Amino acid sequence: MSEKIYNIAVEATMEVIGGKWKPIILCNLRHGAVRPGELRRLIPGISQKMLTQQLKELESSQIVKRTSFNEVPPRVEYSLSEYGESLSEVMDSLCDWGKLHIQTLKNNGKSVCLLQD
Amino acid sequence: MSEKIYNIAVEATMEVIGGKWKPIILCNLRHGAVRPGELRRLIPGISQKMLTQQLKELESSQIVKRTSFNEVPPRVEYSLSEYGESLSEVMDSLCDWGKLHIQTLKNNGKSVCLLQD
DNA sequence: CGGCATCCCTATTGATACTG
DNA sequence: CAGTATCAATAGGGATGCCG
Repeated sequence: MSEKIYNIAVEATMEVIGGKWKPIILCNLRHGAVRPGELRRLIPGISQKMLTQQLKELESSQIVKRTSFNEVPPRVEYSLSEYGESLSEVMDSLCDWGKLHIQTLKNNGKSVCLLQD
Repeated sequence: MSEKIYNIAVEATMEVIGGKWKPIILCNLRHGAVRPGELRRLIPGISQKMLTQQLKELESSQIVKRTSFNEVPPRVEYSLSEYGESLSEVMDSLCDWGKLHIQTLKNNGKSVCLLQD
């Protein structure tokens, strides 16, 4: 089997949390387990397909944990794994800088708006 | 003109530093100004077009500064702007977690290799 | 409700060749 | 050396319908 080669460490990070939806999903899981339906409401614009797909990828990276309850109607919850918790500093800094950046844009007269947080 | 709406702060961050190449470029600019040719050597796999394009986007986000010297042959340097320096904690945490992740993969018997750092 | 499969489209990317 | 233009290939993503 061929060896996976990273030229620089940040590549490995982006491979796991990169992409359009993963950082947003991870932010929304930081305060506890959430059901898929709830995630769809929390993340305007995401489709069923993308949500499921991205969650599966995060699950296979061991970042996210899927819990299925045998109930009717079926219930599923997603939450950060213990390993996923190791990303909290990363997510914090990403969120913090985002807030700084939005403020900077406003100070420069840009018309910007932040709904959550 | 329409207002830009972010649902969550991390979206604003990813809009600026997201994508396949931007985090790698920014990492390589953290220790001072670098010429485009040097960047191409530091970033295996990137094309001329992608490098120029991503640098222009980072420049228009005020993250990166372009300096042109009137010499023959022409010389250009890219470096982090003062505003770009505000990303250093973000980049640090991204790099640090990448190293942790690569080590974790190794500990799990995966065949992984990190060239730089 | 949560997940999967299919079709389809467009935005991103890469290869190549060319200009100042 | 730095940057541009063009075209072709691809991956990412949306809409829909079906299944447990």
